[in-house]
Amino acid sequence: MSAAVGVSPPDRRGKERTVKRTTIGDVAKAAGVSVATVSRVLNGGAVKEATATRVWEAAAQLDYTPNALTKSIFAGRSTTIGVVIDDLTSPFYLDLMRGIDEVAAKHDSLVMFANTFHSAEREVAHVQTMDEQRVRGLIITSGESTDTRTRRMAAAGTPCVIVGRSLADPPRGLHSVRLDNIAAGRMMAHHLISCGRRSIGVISAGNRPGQLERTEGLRQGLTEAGRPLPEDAVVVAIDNAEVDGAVDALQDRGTSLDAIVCLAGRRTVAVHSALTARGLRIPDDVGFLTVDDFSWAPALGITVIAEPSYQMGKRAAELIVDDPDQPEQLTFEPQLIARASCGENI
Amino acid sequence: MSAAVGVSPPDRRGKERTVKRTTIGDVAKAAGVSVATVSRVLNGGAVKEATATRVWEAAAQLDYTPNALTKSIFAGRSTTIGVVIDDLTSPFYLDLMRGIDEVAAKHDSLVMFANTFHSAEREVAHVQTMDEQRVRGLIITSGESTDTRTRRMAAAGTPCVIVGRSLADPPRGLHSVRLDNIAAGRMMAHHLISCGRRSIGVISAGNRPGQLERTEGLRQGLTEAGRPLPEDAVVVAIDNAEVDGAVDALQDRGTSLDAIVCLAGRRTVAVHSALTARGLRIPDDVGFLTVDDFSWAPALGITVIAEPSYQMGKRAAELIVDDPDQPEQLTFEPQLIARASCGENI
DNA sequence: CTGAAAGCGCTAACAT
DNA sequence: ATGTTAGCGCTTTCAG
Repeated sequence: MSAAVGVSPPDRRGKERTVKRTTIGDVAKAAGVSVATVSRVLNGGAVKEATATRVWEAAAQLDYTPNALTKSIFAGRSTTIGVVIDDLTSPFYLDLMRGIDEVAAKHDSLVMFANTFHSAEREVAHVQTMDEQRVRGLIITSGESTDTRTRRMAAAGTPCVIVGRSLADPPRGLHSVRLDNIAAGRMMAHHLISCGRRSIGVISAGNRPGQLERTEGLRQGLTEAGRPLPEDAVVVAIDNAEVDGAVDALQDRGTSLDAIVCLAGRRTVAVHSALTARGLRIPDDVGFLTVDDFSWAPALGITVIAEPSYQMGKRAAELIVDDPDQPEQLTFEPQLIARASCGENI
Repeated sequence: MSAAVGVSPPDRRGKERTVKRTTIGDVAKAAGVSVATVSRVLNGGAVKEATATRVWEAAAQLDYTPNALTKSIFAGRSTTIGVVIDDLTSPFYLDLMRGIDEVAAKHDSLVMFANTFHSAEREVAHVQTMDEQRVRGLIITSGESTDTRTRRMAAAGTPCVIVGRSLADPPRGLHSVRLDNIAAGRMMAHHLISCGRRSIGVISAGNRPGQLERTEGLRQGLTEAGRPLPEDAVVVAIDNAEVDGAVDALQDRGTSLDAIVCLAGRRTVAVHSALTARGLRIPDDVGFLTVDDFSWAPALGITVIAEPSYQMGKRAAELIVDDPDQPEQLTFEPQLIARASCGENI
């Protein structure tokens, strides 16, 4: 009680009106015990029943809400899981998030979220911020722009999970979760062939590893079926605005297409509408096959190669929570959900 | 330097291998200055050029990453914006999130996210956790289960924004953002009538204020057009699984329907598929009108009453960041996007 | 079983 | 311009 007698702190923030929150000290004073005791009852230490009751009552009385921030500084890190995603618009990410959120909730942690909108710059900035927030772990669906940073984070004790690609020689604490994209590509090839489609046009979302692998798998499958994919049958659409031009490019090649494959879930709508805008009927005029299941696919009869995104999110979050000693590279198997858009199996 | 000489801290956590992160103190030592100086150069205080350079170099050298947690305990709260949502599956929430995220990013804050899956219990728990995290502000799309808590939070200096309903007598720091649901309902009525639809069936997602208001608006509009809505023409589907039964109930009423109105975006898919599953063609056999625009609506020709969800998210986040002195109750206007699903305007 | 006191990493007076 | 020294709210020895 000798400290700061009568010294009213000079209102240390003009407009910031940071209302003074009740602290463990306030509760201690009200209950007539020391802060140590309050801390003990709050965390389930050995305290006499009667004292504990007094403390709980004081806490309730004063509307005490513990400060998780301070706890975390003590623990060295927070309990929050960081998620950096490049575009939450994609159906894939929504389900991924659901999986992550579920695991987080089960471990009463929260999810801290940031969207990069495909900007490498924002990606780096967000990862940095997450690190500054001392997240318990980081899940990121990114390119390589942050590889050195995630390696450092992993080394510093923040487990990281890269979604969508595998890692060469991952250190401890750096995991990955991805689809078996080669298998997905081969699956596509197989289905198209079995539906009698022979001349395929492919729309890829870019040159990220996943897209490349899917193309490769498609190539393999088609080649094995005696229908190798011509170089110019694969066109890239970096964003939805480019899809229309991509479809034009495919059509301008001379050969008439009997199927269009879309390699990225976040391009499905655009590709589909480019097709219908040209008066092409699916599957009569052209077959349509895409990746990632979505809620309207049944209604539209669109056949997809589904990615178990919810499971992937769950496992990614579990990797964070469990933090296994060995780096894990998890691969998930795609699943064909055949509907009408590629025509009948023959 | 007199403290803890030779006292190696007894490895205070067995398996928790919390690698010791480099602190401001480490940097100070390496640069041969005091922690205060390091803090200054990091935050842009007045420091001699040469010293600053040494500090930056030391920081880079040691791979120093500031601890935002500690900063926050000082500031009294973190810079993170908390978002508690009841179901991120809905297209509405996705866009809301985008808006929030954008504003957050602009103010280099992060978004902390939690999903309640419509459980009041989880809602309370999540709001509590957000409060413990000392979020800068809270955006919540909830029912009333947390009203006393948000009021307390607002009083304690954490601005809260309730999405989806207005508040009676809000205190300082408690804002709301919502659609003009009455207008939305009237808009629906008006459009249906102008398309020659006379016998309307309505599917509501429950008795949340928004749904009730939309129903009320619809009633008003229909009554004014001389076509009052019978009591039993409104049925409730608490979740997607109940939609099928709800449609049955509507059909079993005797009167044949010429339009179905869906009052919640998160039921659109289910209602639509219930309709098509019954062989009903839209709009020939039955008109279909729903709420919230979504990416596949153009392809499906579904007419919607669009909610400016992205804008609403943006404004909600801005309310948090700006924290105006007066509580704000923001109302947004719905917009009709007419496509084919209600038939031709006559 | 409980209290005093030493920090956690950082900022902000207050000195120099 | 820079260092010293209190804390922020909480946990955790270490003594009673």
